[in-house]
Amino acid sequence: MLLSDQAGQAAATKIPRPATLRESVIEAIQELIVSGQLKPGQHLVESELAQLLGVSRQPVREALQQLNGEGWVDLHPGQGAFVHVPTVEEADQLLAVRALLETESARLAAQHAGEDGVRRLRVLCARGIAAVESDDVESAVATNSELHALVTALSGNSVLAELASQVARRVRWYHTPVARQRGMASWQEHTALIDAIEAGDEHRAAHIMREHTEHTRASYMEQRENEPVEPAPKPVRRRRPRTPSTN
Amino acid sequence: MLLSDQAGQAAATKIPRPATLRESVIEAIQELIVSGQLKPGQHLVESELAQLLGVSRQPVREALQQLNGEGWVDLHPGQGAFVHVPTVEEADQLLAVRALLETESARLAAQHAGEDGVRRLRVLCARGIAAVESDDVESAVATNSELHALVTALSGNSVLAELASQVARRVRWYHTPVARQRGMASWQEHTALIDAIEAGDEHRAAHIMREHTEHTRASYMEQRENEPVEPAPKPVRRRRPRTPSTN
DNA sequence: TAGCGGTATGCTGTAGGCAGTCGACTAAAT
DNA sequence: ATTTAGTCGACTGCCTACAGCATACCGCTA
Repeated sequence: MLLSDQAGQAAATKIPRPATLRESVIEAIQELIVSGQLKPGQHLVESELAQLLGVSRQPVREALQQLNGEGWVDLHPGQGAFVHVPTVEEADQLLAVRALLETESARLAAQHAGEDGVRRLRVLCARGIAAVESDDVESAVATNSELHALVTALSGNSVLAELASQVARRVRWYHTPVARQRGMASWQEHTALIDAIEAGDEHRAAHIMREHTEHTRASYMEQRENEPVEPAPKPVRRRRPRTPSTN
Repeated sequence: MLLSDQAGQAAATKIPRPATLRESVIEAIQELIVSGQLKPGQHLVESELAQLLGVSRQPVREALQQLNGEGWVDLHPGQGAFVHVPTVEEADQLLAVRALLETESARLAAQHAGEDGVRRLRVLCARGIAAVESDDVESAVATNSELHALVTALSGNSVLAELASQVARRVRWYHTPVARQRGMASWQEHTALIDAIEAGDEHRAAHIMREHTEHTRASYMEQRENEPVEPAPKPVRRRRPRTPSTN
């Protein structure tokens, strides 16, 4: 047996990724955004981020451009990068698209998922329920993402899966603070979904997934009602004051 | 009246955009790919492209990364960029996703499109039919894209529209050589679609759009049958031979 | 006093350069 | 003859430097 063969089987991801600097910067900035250290609408100065992360401007630039492509930051030519300001309409649209993609994924998964796939789904589901029961919100959210990602993967349509994954990542930005609300109900729906997939009932799987994502959407909109968002801090701005004291 | 007011009304796009170099490079490389000057699987050397386009490596790098995000090239860390090799499965999956997105767009468009939207659709449709009748394939394909883009725009869901546009651009890469086949039939379906949208019949609009995209898909697969693709030239390679004659 | 043009400043966009790394080719040993 | 170690070459990844530009500040003028 050739070494390459067994490597191909065993290690889906060959190495722990020494990771190019660019990727590390991307993740770092994403983390800064979701954690709220970088606020929506804020002007991201390349040199500042570079110094903050201890790298040169180049990786930062490239990271910002990729993040622009994924909808995390807006790139105004000649002015720089700004953290994307999520509007309510956009969140609603994003959730609608997610519902569409995931519903189709569930339908296809019901057609194509094998025994092994279902087994892995059940493992994730059990882990998620355990996380909820022990009030570990962060782990629950992560497992939720994993489960949805696995469903899309089991659809057999990798293009669909990648698109869904991209949308899901953006949704997660809004979704995280709301996750606690839904809690257990969400995982009961997951269980029902897996049952439908195992039975190969594509119609039921699609229906459950649609209901499920709609529940999440409703939950989000409800949350948004109570917390009506800051009015509109500043769509664009640039260059910080020379002497902060004088202002 | 302030100058900015009338400017805001008149010029939606303020300036003809001298465009940043990066964007120009992106379009140039896309053009090189669709025109076949850069073949699938080919190793794209940054310095060569830079010299070819008369710019520095930096804009080329950034362009390659964005193109990677859009699925045009594959970026192997430490090895460089390669033109993406489109497989049959992937094309099928892409067309399936497009069908999904555009069907939903048509459904929403039937709900939200106003008189003005329908009027613009009819204009495009007329232009497309004229193009087909005068055998102007290129113009027909372009108009086709415009019409589909307008339908997604009329859906009122900009996230959906952007996603669909991205997928459509990639589809167009495969689709262009096939476009001649479908010809007139495609535009008759367009007309029916617009009728449904005008009537506000979301179910019928969705149905027609699904049929329409499925026809395109079938047409593509059929075409692909006759021309079974080169086997698999070279998944990865690097560094061109010192003496090209020996090969 | 209010509007307007001039000037200064810092940021982005682009270019060039250097070191690390990966692949291919060559030579030696089994 | 096939495998294995060594060397060379080239390309990528990253850093630094420079030019252009957009904004903010400030003095001038009406």
